[in-house]
Amino acid sequence: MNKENETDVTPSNFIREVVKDDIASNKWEGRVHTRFPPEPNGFLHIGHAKSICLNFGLADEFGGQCNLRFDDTNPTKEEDVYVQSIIEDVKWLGFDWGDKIYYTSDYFAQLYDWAVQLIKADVAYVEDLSADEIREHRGTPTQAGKDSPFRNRSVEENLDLFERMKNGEFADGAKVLRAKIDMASGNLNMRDPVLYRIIKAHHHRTGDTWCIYPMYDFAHGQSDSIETITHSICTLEFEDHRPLYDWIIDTLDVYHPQQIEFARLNLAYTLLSKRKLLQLVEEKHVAGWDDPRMPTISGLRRRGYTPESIRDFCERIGVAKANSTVEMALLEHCLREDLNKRALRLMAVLRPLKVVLVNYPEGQVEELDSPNNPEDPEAGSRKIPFSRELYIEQEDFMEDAPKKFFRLAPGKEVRLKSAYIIKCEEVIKDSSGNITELRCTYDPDSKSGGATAGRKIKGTLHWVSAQHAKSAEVRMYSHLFTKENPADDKESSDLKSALNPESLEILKDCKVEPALAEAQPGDRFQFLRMGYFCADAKNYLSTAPVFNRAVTLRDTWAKIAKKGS
RNA sequence: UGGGGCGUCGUCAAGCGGUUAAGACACAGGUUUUUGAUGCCUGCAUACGGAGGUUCGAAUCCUCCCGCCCCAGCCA
Repeated sequence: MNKENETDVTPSNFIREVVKDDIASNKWEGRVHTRFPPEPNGFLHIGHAKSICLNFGLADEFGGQCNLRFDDTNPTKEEDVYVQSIIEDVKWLGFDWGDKIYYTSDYFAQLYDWAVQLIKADVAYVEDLSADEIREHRGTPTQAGKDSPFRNRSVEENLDLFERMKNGEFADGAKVLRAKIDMASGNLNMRDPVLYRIIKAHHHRTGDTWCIYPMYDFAHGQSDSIETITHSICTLEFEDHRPLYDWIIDTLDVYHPQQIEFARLNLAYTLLSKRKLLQLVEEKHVAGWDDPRMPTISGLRRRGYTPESIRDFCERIGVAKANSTVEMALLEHCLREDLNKRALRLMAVLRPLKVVLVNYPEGQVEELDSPNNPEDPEAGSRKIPFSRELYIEQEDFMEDAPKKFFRLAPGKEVRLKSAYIIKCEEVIKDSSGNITELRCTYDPDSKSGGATAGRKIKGTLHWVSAQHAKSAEVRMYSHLFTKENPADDKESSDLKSALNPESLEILKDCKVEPALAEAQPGDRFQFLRMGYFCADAKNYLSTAPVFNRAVTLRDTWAKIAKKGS
């Protein structure tokens, strides 16, 4: 590859190539029209974000349009709370669907008419067999199925029966409408698939208007057709449904979108299945769909993820047809990279250890200047109070420190960020030998920013003035599961066994600098040397601040320490 | 013994008959640093599931084999 071509660094993917080719060949008169079609039966997760970024991204990139469409064909599982959460999440991710939201339920009348059309063409029939009997007749992957005894009802009888189904004359499950295709097909989806079933349930939008509802397979392709979608992008498991959609659309002789399948996202150490996430919520293994440990959009948002970082992640993972599992490290990297540029640095001591500066005047308070973000000069600086009694992090002191530990230890010196160099003179312990306090001296000549501050000290610690500090609760999150692929556990429904008992550690007595009591819920910060944190959107109060750890900082010392032990 | 897919570095993933087989994350080393952070530099697939074949030339084409995933909901 030569220099001129190196400017094109955006990784492409096969779907983008298809779209480009179609534009070049004028296949759709240059149009690009995609759609994101979630079922409102749960909250969106990072896997949906991949699809959202793909569909909306393609439309944006090629000047097209992407519809947000709710695939609401099953009233027993769908709820309005889910549609609201989905709308919020897609919007938060930064995408725009124009002024109209689409619903498959808006097409129920048209879908019904199309079913009638198929009956009239003698390629659909009303089935009286029970669900079990239908299954028995279906055969197996290696054995052809058997025709239903009701397969050859007359068009007139089918028309009559189907209308009576619609009118509510039959009980749930008593009859279904089936397509008449091929009971011997190698593709199970073509063995006379069910098109309509009777469900006398309240629909979140159509209420009690209908007592028959189209199956997904009889709604999805036509919905795309109605909306003149050009590229119907979906996941791999629908690949063998494509012949059925093609059959329906061609039999109906309507606009025929092009379906393209890609591999859904898998993320290590978590689950990306709405069914299983619902189970986590219902069994109370997490605090809700938006628990910061959840891989849901709302969980990630509450955890402190930015829309930008999620979009970046979706761009980086690529789009292909090979099943794969992406490492959590990539997602975390995307967040760190984003927040490194924008998050204000503040100091928070999570596990406080008191330090008394014996040679610092009692009652004296200095206002020291500290940069808000070394990556962004525009962010300016702030004043932080310094006094005789401070808190430092417990893990920043070791009584018997190894040579490579360049933090505080008896007789050793360390720099306090934006303040002075201090030296540990004495370790105070309680009767059971726990370290309760450190007596230190400070070097008045080492004041940060001063003329004589140049003395080099290997370690720099974050700290907070005891009398000025605010107390806060900090929730330390890590991955929800101990297994890289918790779904591997065959059909065993006990997600419990794979759960990480340490996915949440609550720190109640953290000491944070005063400015952190004036945050807004949802604000994100870097707690110097500790990681990126987010003021909890639900529980944060300035009188009782609560922060969530979004992601740790890279920690080279932790690696060294681990190697050494 | 059915149908549909997929196999390129630890993890993703470009590659579309002629490339020293991109890039990112991870990892390792060095360097800057009042965050052991960030930044910067360096290293990291003689090799593309395997075996044959076509070709002057194959990760890319053909054949066979192996492995993995999906499909038997009146779920989507």
